[in-house]
Amino acid sequence: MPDGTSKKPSRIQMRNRSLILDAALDVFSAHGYRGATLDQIAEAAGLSKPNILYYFTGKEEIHVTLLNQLMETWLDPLVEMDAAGDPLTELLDYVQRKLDMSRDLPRESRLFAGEILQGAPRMLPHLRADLKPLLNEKCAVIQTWMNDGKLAQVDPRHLVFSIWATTQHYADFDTQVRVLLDDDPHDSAAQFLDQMYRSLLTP
Amino acid sequence: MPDGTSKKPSRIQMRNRSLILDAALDVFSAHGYRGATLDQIAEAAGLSKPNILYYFTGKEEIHVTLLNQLMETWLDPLVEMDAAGDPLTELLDYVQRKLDMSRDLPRESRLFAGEILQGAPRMLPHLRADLKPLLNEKCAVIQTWMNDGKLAQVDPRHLVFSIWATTQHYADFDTQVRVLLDDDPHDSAAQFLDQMYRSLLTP
DNA sequence: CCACTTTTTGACCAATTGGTAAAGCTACGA
DNA sequence: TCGTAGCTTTACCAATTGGTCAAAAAGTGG
Repeated sequence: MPDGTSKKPSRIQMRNRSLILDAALDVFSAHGYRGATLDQIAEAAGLSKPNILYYFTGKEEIHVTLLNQLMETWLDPLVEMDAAGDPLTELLDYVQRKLDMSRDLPRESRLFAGEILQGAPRMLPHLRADLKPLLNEKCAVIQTWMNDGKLAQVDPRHLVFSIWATTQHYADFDTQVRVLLDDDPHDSAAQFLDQMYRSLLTP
Repeated sequence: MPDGTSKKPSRIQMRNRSLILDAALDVFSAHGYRGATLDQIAEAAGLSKPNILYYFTGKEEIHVTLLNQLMETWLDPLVEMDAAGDPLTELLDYVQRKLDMSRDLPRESRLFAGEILQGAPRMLPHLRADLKPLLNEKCAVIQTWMNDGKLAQVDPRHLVFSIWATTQHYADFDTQVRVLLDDDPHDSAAQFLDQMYRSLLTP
């Protein structure tokens, strides 16, 4: 077993751990935690099941590792929103970054959605410790912008919720969107969302 | 086994079938299809597992039955949108009806979300047969409204997607919303969404 | 009260699944 | 070349889970 306390993971450890995590992201995002099996993950990774359990102590640790890695990526677009920038531009850019993430990282979006949908059994601490303070900070910034008359007055929290909802929708409900739309939704969605938030936020 | 071809389901059949479906809705919406077990459903329904299988041929049939029942309820708010009514009022009322559904039927919302999230393995036919034509019809109505200058010009499909996303978000991501918000979100969400779609759609 | 149908249950199964143990293989430095 | 630490596999469990079956129990009409 690779010693968690030792300093340097070998090259083969790095490769196999990332093979496993990538395969697990496929499987967990497609079938949910309970719906995913170690055999599926093993096959997708091109490794045997016991070999998987040589690198991770169990199914749960794989899932938790994915969730932990995800949290960083997930918060990043919001972190980038700059209090010193132009308010409307900052918010519209944030919307576009989130929409791009739905296109580029749909597995991550669905993994996150599935976790929250089931009550966030393994993510609640992260939500409280990481997401909540960040949201509070950014909502305060948005509120300042509104008080300065740079943006129309709306509830900053519901504004952010709506941005999350509308952008992640294109990853999480991709199956439905594809049934209902004939062409690729990304460009038309980008245009629609820009129009919607521009009309809402322009003072 | 209750004969599916016979004419009249007995009183006790009606009662137990609905007990089972209600319990199954709890369990499936909380844990997903694969995460739910017949034992959980049986316990929640207050019946034994073999007794459950006396009324339904298997786990899948219970799930499919729930999904079929759900489709009606789900489309209803959109069906009610009246081409003869006042355009802005009709759309804003639709938003409120969907938001009310998220508050009143969160289990149904999560069941639907979970099914779509996993690629809609049992719902794709319904989406194509029921949802798609209805959406096309209603989008045509909205387009007419816009052409008549009653509404601002936006992409009707993405408009509807955004309504679904923002309203269902309060049911599907309830756990997250509750962590981030201290008071009940419903009234403030209703106000925010009214403001957002009013500013977007007012010509 | 009795025959007959519907409902319920306890005992049981086969398949799946997360996980283990120990032997075998491989890379690599001395 | 050899020894050793790291990596991989084969064979195997024990628990869970969807589902079956025959018999018991409860309704029900006459």
